[in-house]
Amino acid sequence: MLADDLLTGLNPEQAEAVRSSEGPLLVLAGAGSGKTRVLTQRIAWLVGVNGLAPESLLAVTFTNKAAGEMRERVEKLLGMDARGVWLSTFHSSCVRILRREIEALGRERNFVIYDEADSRAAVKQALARHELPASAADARRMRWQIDQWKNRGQDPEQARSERDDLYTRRAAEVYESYQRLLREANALDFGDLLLLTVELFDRHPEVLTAYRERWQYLLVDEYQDTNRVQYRLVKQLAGGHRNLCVVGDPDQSIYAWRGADIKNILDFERDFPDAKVVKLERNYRSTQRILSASTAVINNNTGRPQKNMITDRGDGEKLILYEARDDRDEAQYVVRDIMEAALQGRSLGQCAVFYRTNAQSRTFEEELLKYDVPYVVVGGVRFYDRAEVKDALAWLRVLLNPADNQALRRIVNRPPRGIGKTTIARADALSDACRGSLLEAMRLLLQRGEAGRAASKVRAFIALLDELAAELPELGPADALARVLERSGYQPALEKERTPESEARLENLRELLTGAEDFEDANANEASDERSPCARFLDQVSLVSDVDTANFDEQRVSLMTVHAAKGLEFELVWLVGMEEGLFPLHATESDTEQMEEERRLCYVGMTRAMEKLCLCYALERRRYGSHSFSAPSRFLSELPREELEVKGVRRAPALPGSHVADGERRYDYSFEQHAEDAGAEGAGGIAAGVRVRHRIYGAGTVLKVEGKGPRQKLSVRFDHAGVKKLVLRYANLELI
DNA sequence: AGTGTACTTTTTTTT
DNA sequence: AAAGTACACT
Repeated sequence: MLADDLLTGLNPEQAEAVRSSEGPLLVLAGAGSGKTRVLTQRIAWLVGVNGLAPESLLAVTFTNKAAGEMRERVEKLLGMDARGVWLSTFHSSCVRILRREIEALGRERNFVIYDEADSRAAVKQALARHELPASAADARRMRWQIDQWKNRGQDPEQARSERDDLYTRRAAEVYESYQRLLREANALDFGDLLLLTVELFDRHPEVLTAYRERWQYLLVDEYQDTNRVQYRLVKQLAGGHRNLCVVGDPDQSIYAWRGADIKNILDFERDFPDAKVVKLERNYRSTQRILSASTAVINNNTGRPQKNMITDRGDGEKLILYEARDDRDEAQYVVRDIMEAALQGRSLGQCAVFYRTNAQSRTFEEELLKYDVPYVVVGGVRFYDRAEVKDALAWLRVLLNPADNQALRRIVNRPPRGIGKTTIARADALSDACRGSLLEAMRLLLQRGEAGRAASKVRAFIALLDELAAELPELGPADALARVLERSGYQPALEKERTPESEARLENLRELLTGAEDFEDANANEASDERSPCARFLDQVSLVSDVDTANFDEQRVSLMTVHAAKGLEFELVWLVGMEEGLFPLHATESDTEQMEEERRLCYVGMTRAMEKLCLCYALERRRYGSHSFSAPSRFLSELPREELEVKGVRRAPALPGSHVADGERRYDYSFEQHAEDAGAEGAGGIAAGVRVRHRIYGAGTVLKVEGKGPRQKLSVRFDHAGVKKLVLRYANLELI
């Protein structure tokens, strides 16, 4: 392989990043700066020019899709050599390490991976054990809290010592019980995968040394989105040789809510004082106008390293700003715009609509359906999260790991086979008492003759499980799934239903089988692993995201959240729902850090566009089933006016009195006229979505306005006091 | 044990 | 507005 070949077509900075193989290297890669290209050429350089064994490289990316793309491109450059490169996500790397080494931590190798739903169910159980309220919302909140702790690398003990108040104490107790439940079920959640790998390396330096020796060169993509635990993992692995290359862009850090710590990238030079820093500031994606506009927005954030992005793609068209009457009007405008573009010869695959929340996709779907415009929704309910798919997989999980209590709960009575909550409750109590798994408890129940009327049903169910478990080792995932669906009566029951829903479910199950077959084909030659094909299939499906599986068809419009859009690019982009309270989301209003993250998110959305960017907002929108009014997003007022063409229902721009204080350079999309309309809904300008302050409960958001006149009532969600119903007349609310 | 109905919650983003 | 949950009823 010739060194020159790998460097042709690269700009000097890119070439520098490819060539600098030894020691710590930070690549600050602005949006559209050819980051993936640099990463892949760098891998090719290390192997092809420096002559390293492909096995000595570890490259970690954020999504499986990114990993797959990179592998494809490396294969083009290196051919078969690329196979040896370990290229995957943090989570799947950790799974692979733990599958080999977890026994050193005194745990079993056939652990299952709990997804969010399993984990929430376990939290619910833990809450119940502490006699705390265990509603769905409580479980959700608690799971989130535990997840935060895990992302920061804190165990229950450390969590407790963090703050001394009642809430923290009890939450830490729940955390502890939750961990015990997981352990009893031989399960790890997403956070554990990372946490236990770090713990493994901490407690067993000889294991760490082995991996350090194996991976002489490390590459980490999207470094701005790593959390504390991932950071520790990277430091552990790079510890000896320090051949660590991280790539990222602080302006695109959008996962702080999930524990990502932007400091990891900002402090890289402090962590590695001898680090070489390469800035990629040439943009190969967007027009000058799109670049200027997005830069103007992101410049409102503080404490970011200066960056001067330039492009040579020409000025391009002005950005469009569309003011819609309501969400329907917004969708209508966008879909017409898309159809017009298609008529002018644009491919629908190059059109994308981005929104802040998944719920917004619906209006667009309806509109697209109306005109028969093909589309694909990326995200939302993931394929592997569909109930029937999870049910089918739960069978495999129980068969492979009989301790998997959450999976057992899922299948025990689906389809209904006469084992109801009384029986489950009995088994539960027994399993608590003798520290065994739920399945063991059920067997015990039978032995002791305590299964009551359900005894024969339980016996039949257990016999079925034993029978399937005996067959399983010989089967691949597709055959195993087919067998399980048939024998369990799951599929026959669905087939009998003959409703549109049941047909859709059957269709999803067929798709699952196809996926399983594809997996078998792709892994046919991988006999290296002594774990069964079914087990490996389960690992894979528990770690895929929707972006990984989405097929971006040439002939379909893509709809997705701005988060899902990261790493993608489209010729034409519509960024919709640009309203205060929605984008930025109102939970973020009071917190500068969160607000800056929203702004980065906006920046990410804008910089996906190559040629045309249209931003939309609606004056009125249906949310939670009721109407709400909101002001245009503050991010819109940060756009340079000269790059914009304004369209929409109320064409006259610039009324005075915006929420933005310095009006000089900024563009004012005032809202006065509509504040009056809102006043008609509720006296004094009170309407759903409005922020108010109460003398006792503090600040909150109006959810619902009921009735008229003096008896008018409000539901208000207070930031710290929960939801309250108030009579407007007596509540003495202050608008904020 | 299983089904139907009323009530509650949801919309922040996800490996 | 829709979906999931809890509870009462059969």
